[in-house]
Parts: sequence; C-alpha cells; structure tokens
Amino acid sequence: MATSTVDGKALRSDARRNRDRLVSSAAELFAASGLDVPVEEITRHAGVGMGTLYRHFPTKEDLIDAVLEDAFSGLLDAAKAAAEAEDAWAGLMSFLERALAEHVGNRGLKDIIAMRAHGRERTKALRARLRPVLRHLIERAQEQGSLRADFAPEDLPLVFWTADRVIEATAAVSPDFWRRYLALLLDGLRAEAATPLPQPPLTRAQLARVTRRRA
Amino acid sequence: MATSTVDGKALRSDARRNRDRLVSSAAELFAASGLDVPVEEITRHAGVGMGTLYRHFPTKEDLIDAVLEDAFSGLLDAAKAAAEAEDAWAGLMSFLERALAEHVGNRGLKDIIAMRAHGRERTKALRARLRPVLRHLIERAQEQGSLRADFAPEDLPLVFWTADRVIEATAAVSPDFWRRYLALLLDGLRAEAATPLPQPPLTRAQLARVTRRRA
DNA sequence: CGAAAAGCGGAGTGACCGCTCCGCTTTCTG
DNA sequence: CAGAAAGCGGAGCGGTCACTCCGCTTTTCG
Repeated sequence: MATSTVDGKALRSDARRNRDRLVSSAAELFAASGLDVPVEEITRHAGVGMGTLYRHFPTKEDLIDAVLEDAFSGLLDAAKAAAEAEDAWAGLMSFLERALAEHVGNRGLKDIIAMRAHGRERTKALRARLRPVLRHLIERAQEQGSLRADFAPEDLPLVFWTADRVIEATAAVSPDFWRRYLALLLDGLRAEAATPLPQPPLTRAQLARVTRRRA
Repeated sequence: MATSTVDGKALRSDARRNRDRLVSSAAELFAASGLDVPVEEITRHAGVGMGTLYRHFPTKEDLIDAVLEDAFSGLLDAAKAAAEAEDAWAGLMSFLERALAEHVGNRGLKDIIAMRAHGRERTKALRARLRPVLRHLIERAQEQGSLRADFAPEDLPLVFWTADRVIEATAAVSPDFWRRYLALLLDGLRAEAATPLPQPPLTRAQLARVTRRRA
C-alpha cells in the first residue's frame, strides 16, 4: 500500500489513517463478498463516514482500482517466476495454478476478470507489463513442443474467464474442484492433443473491446 | 406454449390472451437482454398492466419458469437426436454445438445456466429426463474409446458453464468465437489426450447444491 | 339485457444503492 | 495557543426494481 500521495499534497495524519483503513477494509470485504458490497458497509467496517470515503475516492470504481492494484501486481510476480522455469509448459501450468488459487478466496478478483466494473488506468498499465512475459512463456512452450502451436496469447483470457466461472460455481461446495476443470482444459492445450481449430483467436483489438464492456 | 390451465379453472378469454402475450413478450425480452429486464418493460411490451402480470405469475421467477420451459425442452430434443448417432463422440459434439448455438442469441438461457434465479419444479423435471439420455451418450462414447474414461456425466455442466462464459464475453465482438473454445476443451476430452485428473468429479448431491445457490 | 364475477391498469410502497451536502471537529501552523 | 484550513460524519437525494392495492372495465351467463 503506497504511502505517497497521488498528487503532491501531503495528507493530514487523520486523513492518511482513514484512507488506509478504507483501503484495507475494502480489500477484505471485496475479497469476501465481491465488488458489490455496499459502500456503506465498507465505511462502517472502516469506522469512518461516507463523506470520508468519497473525498478520497471520487467514485466506488476508484476505490476498487486502489484495492485491486495490489492483488493484480501479485500476478505479475507469479508470471515472472513462471518465466524462469526450465520447462516452459510446467512454468505456464504453475502460473495458472497460482493465479487461480488466489481467485478461490477472492471474489473481488474474479469480479474484475469477469468484467464487472473496469477499465482503470493503473490496471491497464499492469496488464501491459504482464503481456510480454506471458507471450514469451507461450512461445517458449511452443518451441519446446509441449504447447499446441495454434494457441495464441490472446487465448489466455479464456482460461481465466472459464476457470473463474467454475470457481464461482463450485468453491462453496468443493474448493479444489477447479483443478479438475483446469486439468481437463490443459489436456486440450497439449501439442499432441491438437486438432484443427474452427475459429481464429481474437485479435488484440477485439480483446480490448471485450474488456471495455459493461451493462 | 401450452393451452391448458395449470389448475382446473378455465380462464376468461381476455385473461388467456393477456397471459399468452406476457409469456411471448417475456420470451423475446429475456432472449434479447437477459433475465433482469424490468418487469415493467415486459408488461409495456405486452400492452398490459402490472396487475395483470402479477395475477398470472405471483413472482417474476414464475414467469421466467414459464418462458424457459419451452427453450429448455428444445435441449431434450437435441440430446435425443444426438443419442441416435452411430459415432457417440460425434453425437456428443453435435449436441454441445447445437445447444450452445442456441445460447448465442438467448441471454436468458445463459443466465439460467449461470444460476441467476433458479430451482423451479418443471425445470427440474426436464433435467431429470435429460440426464439418462446424456449419461448413455457418454458411456457409449467411452466404450467406443473416443471419450476419456475419467469423464463423468457430472462434468458436463462444466462445458456449459464455461462455454456460456465465453459466449457472454465475446458474442458481441465475434459471435462464433465460442467454437474455438469448445474445440480446445473437446481436445482435452479425447481419450488420447487423457492425463490423470487431480480431483474427482462432483457428486450428484454436490451438483444439486451448486444449482440451488443464489446471492 | 343486466348483474355478479373475473379481470385489469398503473400509481404507489418499500428496499437498496451510489453519491452529495454541509454544519461540526480535528489537525496544523505561526 | 489560537485561528484557519483541512477533514469528517451521516442524513438525505435520486434512481431502480419487484411487487401490492383497489377503483374501474370486460366478460360471462341466466
């Protein structure tokens, strides 16, 4: 949780303290119940008033952004670790496993990836830093002959979208069940399993349009 | 759309006409915009008042149920057709393709399968009639050596949950993209692709608990 | 045809939610 | 330590939605 102020000005001590409380309360509640916890519940949990919340974060979206920046940046670390693996396939697998394991206890993360609320700047920046790492990992796995050649980096969101759906549905009943789904899907990503695919991958532009959508 | 009255009593002619209008308006709007179209919009589209809606369907859920019974029963037909295929794998594939193709234009169906609102009686009955057909199809495909042996009938919802997620995300941008995802997943379901799975399938009881959930 | 029964419409209710406004309190600064 | 600036709390606003209530209209049937 950064201590710096976004724009020059130093905050008064009580303000800083309240801001921190808000962010950590929000983190906790988002993780537990998803992004639509009422803002009022967040302020209550943080022991501050509504006014305080809205002075720090002009909109609920901004709060979400502040909270999930941390969580998202964890993903980047996982990706970097995976990129160093000798066996690229194993690296990719461990990246997916680690990332998804985090999703099990964090409804907020799933909500973001499921596109409920979106499109902030910092998140976009993190995504941009993540992309080349993963592309490299994918290319290496394909060169090593383990990952099917027609798998595109743009197909990766499929894994998260769908696995999150499974987690959402089954976590309460069997918290590790998503691993079965992932294994099934990964068997379809192996080079040996490859059968011609009926559709091209999404282009980056299409993918961007997908994430920029909302009800 | 059944013409019979649920409980003995015959409806007055205007009542029957209004009821039919409501159901078909709801069908249209649910398909186009999902299950959370406001009831007021449905009544307006049907040209009747709120009171009329709520006399026929004590709750929005009941209306949903009435509407989706039709759509759901189409699935049963698809399954029966698939069960007759010589090649069980091909049958299973065509069942999935046909069922999912319907979901592309019908947000209401996806919403139901995604568990938004649920648990009505008629729907449960239809599911019960569907189950043995699909189980038979799966068993045959396994005997023929095309479907991996550790795939359970209880794993089938995975396909729908996840494919619907993909459809939801991408239909507006590339309406046929889900076929790529399905192909990827199906490659993982082939017997040759099989790698040991880390988790057992859900039991029927667990599956029931999953579908009986709501926010 | 006429009256009772059945049905109808839609304004209104209550619950929820994100967000605003402003009189009061705390912190900072000289 | 005092005054000004910064921050604070929470009642209330405006919007949405499922659902209710009741005075009026249409159908039915002898």
